Amino acid sequence: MASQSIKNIKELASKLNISVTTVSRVINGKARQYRISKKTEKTVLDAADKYGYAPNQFARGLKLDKSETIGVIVPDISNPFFAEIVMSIEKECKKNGFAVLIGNSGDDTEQERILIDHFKSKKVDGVIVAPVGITSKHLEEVFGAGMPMVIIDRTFPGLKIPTITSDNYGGAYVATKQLLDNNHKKIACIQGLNESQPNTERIRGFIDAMRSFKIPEEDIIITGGQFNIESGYCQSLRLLKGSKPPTAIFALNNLIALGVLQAVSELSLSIPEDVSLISFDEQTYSAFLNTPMSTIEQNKEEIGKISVGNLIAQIVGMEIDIELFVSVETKIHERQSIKKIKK
Amino acid sequence: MASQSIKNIKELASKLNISVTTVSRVINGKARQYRISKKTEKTVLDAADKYGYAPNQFARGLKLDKSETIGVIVPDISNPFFAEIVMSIEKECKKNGFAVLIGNSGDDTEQERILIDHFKSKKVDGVIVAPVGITSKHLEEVFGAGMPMVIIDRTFPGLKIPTITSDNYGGAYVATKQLLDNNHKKIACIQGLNESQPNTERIRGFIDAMRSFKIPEEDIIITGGQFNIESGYCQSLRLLKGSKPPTAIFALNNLIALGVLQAVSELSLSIPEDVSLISFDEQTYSAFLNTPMSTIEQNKEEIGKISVGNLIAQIVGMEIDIELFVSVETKIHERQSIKKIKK
DNA sequence: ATAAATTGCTCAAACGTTTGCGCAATTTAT
DNA sequence: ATAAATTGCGCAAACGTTTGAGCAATTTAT
Repeated sequence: MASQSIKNIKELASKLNISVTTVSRVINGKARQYRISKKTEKTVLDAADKYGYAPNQFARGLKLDKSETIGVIVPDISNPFFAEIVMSIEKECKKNGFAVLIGNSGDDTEQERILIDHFKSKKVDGVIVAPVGITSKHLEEVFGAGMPMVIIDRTFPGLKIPTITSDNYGGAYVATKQLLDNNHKKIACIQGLNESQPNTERIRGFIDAMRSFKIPEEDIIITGGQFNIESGYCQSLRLLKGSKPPTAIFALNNLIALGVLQAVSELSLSIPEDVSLISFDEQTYSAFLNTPMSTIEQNKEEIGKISVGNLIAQIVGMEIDIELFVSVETKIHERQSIKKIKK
Repeated sequence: MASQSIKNIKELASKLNISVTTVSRVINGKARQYRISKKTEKTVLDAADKYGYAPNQFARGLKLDKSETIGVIVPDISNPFFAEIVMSIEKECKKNGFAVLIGNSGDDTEQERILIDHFKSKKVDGVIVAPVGITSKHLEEVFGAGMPMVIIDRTFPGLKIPTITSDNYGGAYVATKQLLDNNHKKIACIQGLNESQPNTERIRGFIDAMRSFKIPEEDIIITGGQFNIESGYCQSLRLLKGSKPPTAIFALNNLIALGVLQAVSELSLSIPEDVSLISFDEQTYSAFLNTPMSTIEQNKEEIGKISVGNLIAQIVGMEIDIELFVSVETKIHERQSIKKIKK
């Protein structure tokens, strides 16, 4: 409850009969460094508190050329996957005194570019981006020009910007193995966007697991092409109504899994009696479905945490220990959506 | 692809042999107002584009005392309900050239206060807050001191800050009526945080609907006390295992509904045969549950849109047409989770 | 007693904009 | 031909900080 708010350092200084310089130094915790007496220091600190003085960040930023703010760009914050990552990023930033500006790219590379420009003019100290589209040129340009940057969720071939993704290969391998261990031999994988790196990696994990179990190539079924409900629904319908339906489905993300559920329900089939299911992406509701669903969880908190750590390291210029690529472990949740087939 | 980036207006001006003043005026679209010739204007605009010049927002903010940035505070961005509102806010802000800073209060009034202070020092032009806790004093102080502000999701008695909430009363009334119309006579309402205004309003809608159908007071069951899964789960268990279980449950938010689902499944009951269910909060998965769930949807996009509109009106000082309280209609989704009871 | 070192503080420039005021040059009115 | 109005632009102050350089007063060393 500031008795009477003061608007700038000059007012505060003159009220105390102390120079602006000294006040500034105390406020910035440089009293020791500049040999300000304990007494003066206390006077300033008390007054600053009493009058609720806080430095004008415009002036400060102008002088220091930094904002203590980072920008985050995701395709869609309303997707719980990204929302949780953003949550974690914000939490971590708060700890380090950084604010976070947010932007939705809406799966549009042009928006991504515009947002970065906007962030640049806002003088963010760095950006974290979950990129969309097929090219990373615009990102490399900005990074190359000196903007601290971290990429999350997916990467691009040959990218030289620090990147944090889930271990998509490993997660998919484990999921597939889970099905195989239950003696499923004919498994359909419903994939998402073909060219995207997470998809590619997950497919690779799926195929490798299948082959390691000596499943004949014709029983390694891969279908679909979009990370959304419709695609999951249509593909499931097609698969399950076919002459030789798979005994299990591996959905490559949460939305696809919802589509599978819809199709299964519509065909009056049940899980896991008629068809088994495992899905990438754990969600709050996964455990509460009529048949609790087995999933591969991505460690969103960890992804956020590591990316902020890495970004801040770049910002403060610790060249040391910035890893170019880090892969975050996934975790399997075994529930009741997988039927154990007798040998 | 700026051939060679230029770092400030002075460099650009001297490169063109034009004064800084003129360049500034052109960049800010004040060429007409200050009688800059079309020719000079074009020269400047072309060069700005060519060299990728964008004004330093610190200097600009310092001079103009505004940031074209707003702050948003929600209890938890990882909650899809808030995530979607934030999504809408960001979209609307982008249209108006505003950036958005985000903060999580994590259901802690103190965090709320800290975030607002932080935002203030970052010189945001206004804030939108989904408040937590029981008091709004700190918000009223800041608003009273001149900070443009909009409250969303819930309000406080006698609050004089513009507020946007869903029509919680109406939504609850409609939900309850839906059950009553299907001849349910014994309905349990599992509520969330007792003191919070959305909860109070929903309860009021529930009770009013029940009374208008002449349901005896002893069959108007209200239980629970937290907006989370556990509470929904425990209350459902208690209700359904009781001697005279209700024929229907009204869950006051999505998490409570998940708890109900869990309890129902655990007791090997089914929806709607054994118990009917309707829930506040539509979610992507609502339609994909084994029994697609009837819900009351809150119009998150509209809430975001209106709040930004209102906030910007405050920022630019249009005293006119800022409504102090707006209530956004909800929408019922009728699905298969309600059994029609024969008369 | 004097020189050197230390302590405690201040001066003033700089960061990159925006804008009120003013001044030539040109055009229009008389 | 002269006065008045208009056009096109620039000067310089101001916004609120931070910080290198410097200076007087005090303390310590000789």
